[in-house]
Amino acid sequence: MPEMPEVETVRRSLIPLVKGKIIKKVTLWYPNIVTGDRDKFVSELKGKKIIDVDRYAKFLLIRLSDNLTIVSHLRMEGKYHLVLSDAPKDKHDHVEFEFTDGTALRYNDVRKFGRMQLIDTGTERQTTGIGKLGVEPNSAEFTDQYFISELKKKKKNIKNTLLDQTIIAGLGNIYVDEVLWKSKIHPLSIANKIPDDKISELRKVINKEIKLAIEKHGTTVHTYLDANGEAGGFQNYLEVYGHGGEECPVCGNTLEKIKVNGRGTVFCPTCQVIYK
DNA sequence: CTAAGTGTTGAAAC
DNA sequence: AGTTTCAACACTTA
Repeated sequence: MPEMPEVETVRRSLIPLVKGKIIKKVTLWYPNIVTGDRDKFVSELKGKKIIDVDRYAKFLLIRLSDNLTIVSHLRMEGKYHLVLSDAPKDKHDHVEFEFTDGTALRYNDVRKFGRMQLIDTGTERQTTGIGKLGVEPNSAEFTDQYFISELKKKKKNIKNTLLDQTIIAGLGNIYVDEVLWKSKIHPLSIANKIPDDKISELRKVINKEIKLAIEKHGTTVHTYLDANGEAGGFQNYLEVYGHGGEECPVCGNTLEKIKVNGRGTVFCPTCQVIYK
């Protein structure tokens, strides 16, 4: 997936493609993508107009007329693309929103991990996933004070802690490896053993990284594309993710690749200090 | 053939 | 009871 910068890029690319369009028909080729009442999803959306597309963390919020919202999470490989409604179905197209103007928005997902759900606008907090989310990077709530007090409660490693969406919402595996390397913090450091000034530094690095990644339209490492089918540009700025076994850009020693809670993790054993 | 892959979740294990 | 870990989801590519 798309992490937060990629989802934001999808949101921005989606708006000009779908805003103002009216849904004529919804087709669920692979119904499991939709959670909740699937018959209602199909019947309620008919005739609704797309007002806007919002985002919270990695969730897209497609705003519709009559106070409805489609909550959509792309998980690992979900994508949207606009086609003419008579275009042949791709093997991995799973949901289609056909519009009255002859175009159709299709949700494509090779791994079928993505999920979408129809809710009443304003009830996002009661939705699985969104309900427990923490603060977003670059938001006014993401302060040193908040970050320090949250990390003090955690006895697990910092890598896993940063991936925990209930603390910071939006970071994923790529950006976590990058920000830990830039902050010179070893991924296996215990969260509550990291000094306050280091946490403060990490917070600044996270904000800067996310901001730059959004500017560069996200990272394409596997198959990620925005709604126009365009790749991101931030992969050219990645310093450690995907560079295991290569030289550390700072010290020249070999970057190591290990597994941390099941996730591939690249770090520099020389630059990154372990706090435990 | 095997392993790994941008994420989340619910259940199991502490 | 709160916290942490881990398998599962489904499929492709190296």
